[in-house]
Amino acid sequence: MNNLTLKQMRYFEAVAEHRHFGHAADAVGISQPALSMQIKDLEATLGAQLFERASRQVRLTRLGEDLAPRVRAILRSVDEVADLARSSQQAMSGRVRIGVIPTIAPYLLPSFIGHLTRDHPTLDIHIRETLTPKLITELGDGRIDAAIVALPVSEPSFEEVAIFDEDFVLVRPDEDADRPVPAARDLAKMQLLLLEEGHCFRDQALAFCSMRSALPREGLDGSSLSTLVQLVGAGIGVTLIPQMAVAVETRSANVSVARFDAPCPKRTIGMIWRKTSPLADQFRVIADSVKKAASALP
Amino acid sequence: MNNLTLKQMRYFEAVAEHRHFGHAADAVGISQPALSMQIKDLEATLGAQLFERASRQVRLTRLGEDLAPRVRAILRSVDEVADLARSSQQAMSGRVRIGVIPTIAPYLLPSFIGHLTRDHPTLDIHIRETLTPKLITELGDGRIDAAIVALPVSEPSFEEVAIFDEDFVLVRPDEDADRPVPAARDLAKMQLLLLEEGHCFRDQALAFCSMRSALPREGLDGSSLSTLVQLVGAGIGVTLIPQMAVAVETRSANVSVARFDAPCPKRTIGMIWRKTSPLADQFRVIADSVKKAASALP
DNA sequence: GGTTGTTCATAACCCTGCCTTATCGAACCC
DNA sequence: GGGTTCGATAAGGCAGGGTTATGAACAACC
Repeated sequence: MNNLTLKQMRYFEAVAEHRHFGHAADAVGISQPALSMQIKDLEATLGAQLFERASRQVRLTRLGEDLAPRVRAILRSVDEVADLARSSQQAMSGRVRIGVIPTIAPYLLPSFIGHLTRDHPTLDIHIRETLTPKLITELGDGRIDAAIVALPVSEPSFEEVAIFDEDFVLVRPDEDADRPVPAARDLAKMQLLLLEEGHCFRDQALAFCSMRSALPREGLDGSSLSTLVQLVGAGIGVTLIPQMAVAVETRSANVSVARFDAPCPKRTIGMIWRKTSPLADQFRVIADSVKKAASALP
Repeated sequence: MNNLTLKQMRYFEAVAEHRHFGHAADAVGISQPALSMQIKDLEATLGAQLFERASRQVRLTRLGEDLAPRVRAILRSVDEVADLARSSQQAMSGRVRIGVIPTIAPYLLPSFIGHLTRDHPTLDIHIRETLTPKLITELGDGRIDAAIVALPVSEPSFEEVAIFDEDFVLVRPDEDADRPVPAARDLAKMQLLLLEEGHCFRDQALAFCSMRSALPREGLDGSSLSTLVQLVGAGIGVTLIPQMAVAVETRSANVSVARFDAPCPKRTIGMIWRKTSPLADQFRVIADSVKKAASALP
């Protein structure tokens, strides 16, 4: 029979993901019969079924299940070959997909994207904003090319470079402005408002207060720094936010911002990418650009 | 431009190895112009040259040098996929997940697993022991591949094959051994001990006594046949068990076993799997093996 | 329970793309 | 300078892969 083709593998990946021939066909941009035929050919060349077509349900066979990760790996490798070729040809051009955590994105992105597209007009930047664990998964899967997160990540397959440190500041209701700044351990006794479970900034704030985990307090976890600051403004408690968020978030709330004495809490923001990524050089340039954008912020 | 293809990569690999278009073309079994065209297309899609065509010498560019190992790795991975598919498709090998009901598993499995793994050492059998309704759900969801249960199941999406019939026998306290065997309808008046709600064997025993359902009798439902026999031994009542369980369960209890006159109660044990399952052939072989194992039991 | 809808497979057709052979052109060799 | 080598180019034919239309099986719904 015929040989395997990348086309067939791409189609296979799509069907494996969607478990539905019609949707998979849409996803890869061909008609459903064309996709069905390719899958059929693929199964014929392999000499075994990959999918079990039940009524209204497409299921991977055991072989399909075994093959899926290998096929994905192959396709990612092929993408990398294309990336490598492109980057070798002309630095700082082409599509680059960058993930950013939510406690960084709103404050850093506007100026950073501006700088970068001005300096490198051929660069096509796609931004994905979500929590660190998801970014790490997507980076590993090749669905994004790099990510801007809090270090360390400590994945052996990723390269990580620090970009800048950012201090945490205390946000209190306006009327507390003249009170002394509490020590770290005193924060634990106050009504400290935190982001929802899953945000790395939540864990970083807790670490500063030397708390292993927060007691569950119904309704007092915010889904964004903006929410937290609004709650503080309403007198519900106090919170920590990164320095970078101060200008944007405290503009229109009745809150006062106070810096901590040494040791000032902080975190390191950096960039990560797959060690095998051929775009590494570009990422170093981008990281540098991010650093400039960050230091230009108020 | 066009997409990368495995064909192009194979040609690239050949040229990289031979450093000669004509020889490479012979090696991959096409004409030299065809190969030249494919390489040209490949370079066009990558946007960079891979070879330096000097006079009487083909040399890899820097990029070609970088790409060669990646391309080789990809081609090897693809070969592995094909090999994996081929080897997996040899019958009676690989992982097979089989569900078995609790009133069968302890008696049948030891010898059946032994037979099967001896005859098919590459077969990797996973057993799941639980009640019929759960097995049916898991089979439908693809969490198991087949199940050994009492027939009929009558799910239109499942194939079912009978394996063997097994008679039910009466278990009484030792001192009743000489009494006549009661008729089916008399059992209803005796203290008949049953398995807990949910076991199909409970319903089958009730059906034999022409009872639609048992009155709830606190504390008199057993969680296993073993428990029921122990209760009988303690003089609490009588019970029914499948023939197959006699040897194991009545060995060390003060009970006597009696067979019923015709019509002897019995049930049909069989195997079920999704009609769409590509493993159907394997299941028929396995069912046959189960049948042999069952007839070899005392 | 007939009808409608969903979903994958099949059919018929068409076009693009790949391979073939023939030939060219440049570089090297004598 | 003629012959040789070797990759590029040209022209034509076949087929692989795409399209739309339709079929078949089955679930779901008045």
